[in-house]
Amino acid sequence: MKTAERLLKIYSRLHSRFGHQRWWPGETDEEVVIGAILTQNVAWKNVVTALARLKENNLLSLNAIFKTEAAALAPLIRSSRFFNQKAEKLKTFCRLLFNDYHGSLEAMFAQPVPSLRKQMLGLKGFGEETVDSILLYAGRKPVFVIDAYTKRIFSRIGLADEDWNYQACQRFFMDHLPENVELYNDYHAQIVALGNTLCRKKQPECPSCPVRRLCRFGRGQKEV
DNA sequence: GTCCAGGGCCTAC
DNA sequence: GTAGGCCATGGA
Repeated sequence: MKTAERLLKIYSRLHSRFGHQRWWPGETDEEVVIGAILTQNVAWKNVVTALARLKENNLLSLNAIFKTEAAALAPLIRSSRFFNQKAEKLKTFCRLLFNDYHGSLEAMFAQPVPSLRKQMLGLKGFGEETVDSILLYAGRKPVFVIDAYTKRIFSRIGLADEDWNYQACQRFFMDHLPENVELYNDYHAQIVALGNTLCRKKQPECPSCPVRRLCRFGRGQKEV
């Protein structure tokens, strides 16, 4: 089976198992951006609490955050961990948005993806995963998001290499999948859904690991 | 009490 | 160039 075919088959299995994920969880593109920053290295559950507290205080918008001091935001997003840093990151994004794009996400996302991506990566606190999540889920740009689960799962089934850096891994998916925002959207969401069910045991032969049943398409039938 | 989530930056070698 | 510390909550 060709790599492209395998990737689509894996997606199909995940989709059957978990159902369409309808990502990103959030009512507006602004919420997506805020959530993408708050979810860095923390379980989504903690982010939900932080988003609710921002909403209670009428601060769940980029305009409101732009006008609010980081010190006032931090206590509200406490549950998302690293709250001081994340309050600064929210402010950093808003400064770019309001200084360069008059506060309009639409204007921002009208920029060519490569230059916008580069600009966002230049912001302190914005690495590739966060920037690509914003581009895909808020900007609806065809950019495949790579996270720790993606590398772990696809290297364990022998399709990817554990040593690949972010860009190599992203290249792999984008070279073998059709360029399709909806597919990129739900594929990453499915990987996270699967990752959330993985047992924490290190043994690759752990019989309770669902990947055994879901991803049997790696080279040499190497199961996880 | 311990472990670890939908990262990224900085510093020391 | 890269390993390791830092940031510092909340649920299982």
